[in-house]
Amino acid sequence: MIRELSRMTIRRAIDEARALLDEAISHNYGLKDIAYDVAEPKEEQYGDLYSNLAFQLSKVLRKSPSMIAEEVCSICRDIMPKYRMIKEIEPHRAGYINFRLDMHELTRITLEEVKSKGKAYGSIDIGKGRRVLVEHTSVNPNKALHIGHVRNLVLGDTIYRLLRFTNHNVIVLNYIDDSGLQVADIVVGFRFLNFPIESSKKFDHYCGDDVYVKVNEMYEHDPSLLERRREVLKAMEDYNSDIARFARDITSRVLNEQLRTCWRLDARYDCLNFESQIIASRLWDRALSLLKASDIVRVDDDPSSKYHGCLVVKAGIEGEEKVLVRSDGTATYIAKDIPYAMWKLGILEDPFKYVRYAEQPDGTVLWATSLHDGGASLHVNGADMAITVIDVRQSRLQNIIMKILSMFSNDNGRYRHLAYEVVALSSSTARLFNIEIGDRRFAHMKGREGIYINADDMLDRLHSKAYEEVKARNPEADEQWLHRTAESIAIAAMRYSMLKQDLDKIITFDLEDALNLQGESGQYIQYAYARASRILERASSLVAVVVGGEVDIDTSSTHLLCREEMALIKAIARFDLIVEDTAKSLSPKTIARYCYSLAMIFNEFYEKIPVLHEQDTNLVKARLSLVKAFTITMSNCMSLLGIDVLERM
RNA sequence: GGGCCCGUAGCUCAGCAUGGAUAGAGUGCCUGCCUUCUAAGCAGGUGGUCGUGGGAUCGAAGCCCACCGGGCCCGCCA
Repeated sequence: MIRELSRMTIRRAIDEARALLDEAISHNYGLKDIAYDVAEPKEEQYGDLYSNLAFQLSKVLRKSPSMIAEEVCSICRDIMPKYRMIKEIEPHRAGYINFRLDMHELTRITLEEVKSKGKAYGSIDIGKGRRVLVEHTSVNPNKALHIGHVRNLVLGDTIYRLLRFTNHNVIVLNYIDDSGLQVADIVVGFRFLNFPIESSKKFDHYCGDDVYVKVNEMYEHDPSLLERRREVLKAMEDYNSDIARFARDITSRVLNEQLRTCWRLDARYDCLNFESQIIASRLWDRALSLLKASDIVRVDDDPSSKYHGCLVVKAGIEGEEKVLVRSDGTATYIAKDIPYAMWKLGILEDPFKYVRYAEQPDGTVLWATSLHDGGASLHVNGADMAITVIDVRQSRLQNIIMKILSMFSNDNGRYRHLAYEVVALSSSTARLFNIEIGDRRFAHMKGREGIYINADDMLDRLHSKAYEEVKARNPEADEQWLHRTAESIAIAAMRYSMLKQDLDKIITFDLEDALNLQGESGQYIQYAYARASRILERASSLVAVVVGGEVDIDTSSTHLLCREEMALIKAIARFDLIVEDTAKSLSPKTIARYCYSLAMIFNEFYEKIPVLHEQDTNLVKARLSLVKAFTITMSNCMSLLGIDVLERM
């Protein structure tokens, strides 16, 4: 899809302001290529845009910023008329140059842009169609997702939505470690400790909450069980062994339950990559021969070295080495990640065929790798960029992988680790698990000890809370609608709480806080949208202002000059700048917080400005146009966050 | 011991990349606002030596250095 850069927004005004300033300083001081900013000020008293140009010039011109600001402004006033969007320019004694925009013009071009682009409003062509692989979720298939995994999934899925919106060709992968230690743990439970296979619980919950936790407890009392685990792990390496088949059977049952949770959270994937198949495909052997041909790995032949007989890689940090192949010839954990990463970037040829694994709720097919000849040949790997979403504790290993890949790919930075901090429990929530944490502010979750909040459980709690609230407001509504709405609210609450925070901050999860449906949250965003929808819905019956039953944007509706109206127009008009910023920084909180602020600005408008109760019919039409433009922008933004729009709640 | 990250209001966090105007939200607590488009809302009040000290700068929450407090990583585990 070809999209042109969306320009008819506040971006246009910024461009004009820059052109005006450039012309002025070139004309008056003969200066070019001065670095300065034009942006929106944080307070409205300083106008619609400001520039720090005078501060930057003061170093060059050796004059005070406020003097320069005055000079620049007076020159600008002479050449201003040809810049249509700039209405006033004014120096501030602090040294800023402040602009007032022609709000009629900004309103007109913004409404035109929203109307003509519709669902694509805010989309800009950053990706130029480049292929990007995004890997996220990748939960060991021996347990259910907890809220920590949810942060991973929500971040990855939002990155996917954002990149797709900015014209990247995105493929989403979910890596299934079906041959690792954690799977071996539950196999030990089933095969040697007589845990029943069937349970009344959801199977992933049963494996994680009961089998996995209890087996780990038993290791402490009976260390000989660790020997059993080693045997299981070894047996699973043989793809056709009885244990390997059994493990695949168990893990696929867990995986299917996990996927239900993922889909419930509105995530989707293009392909499942099974670790057992990466090993069985002999991708590792090919990676190994590539590595051996380079000089970053070597076999340690010093008998006095602790790594004697191992294949080691220089890990980047001075003197630090990492074992890839043990002296007994087996590959380590990190070694398994290298061929996979090489496969992603197309450094290794694709050994896989692909089979349809499932049809997903959004109607797309979920594929899975296959080693059988019967599968389809698809173009999955070989991307321009590969983004791997894994928490920050894996940074060191991810850096090693990146360093190794840079040896085989001339274009650095194609492999990107999207690191994020973990989710921890607040002190009061930790107390619910009887954890003593003294005066510390949070406690880490621990899978093996059963200390975590399951994603499904949390969503269920949010669902019931939301159900009560929706039911109270819509006593006559039918059950199906009530539950559907409550579910949307639960997902919105969950997703927003995982997105709003900076990637490198631990999320301190507090159960009580999470269930409080007030303030900065997903449902606040949905509520603003629902309020706007109700205005449009009621308007459609007002024949005097709406023709054809549906509100349309009237781009001549430019007489909106109340403070709350202008604030809303400007908020709508800055959407594409936020999209660009977020896509470039891969930091979803930026767009999440924008969405919240857009909702907040609408709520202020809603409280103070009558739309349907306004007497002046022209004003009603104009405000309806604005409300309509808001719902389109909001809907586009919410869909990037994976938050459902609700017409009523 | 080495590396990475965090420290801003009682609590949870924006702002820091690219220094600049009176440091902002949410929550908590207090006070108002539903005969008017949904009060899951809005308005107001309360609340901050921006961890500490130094440095460069006309100017620092932001940049540099040191220190203090907290978290994570550093295995022939995964």
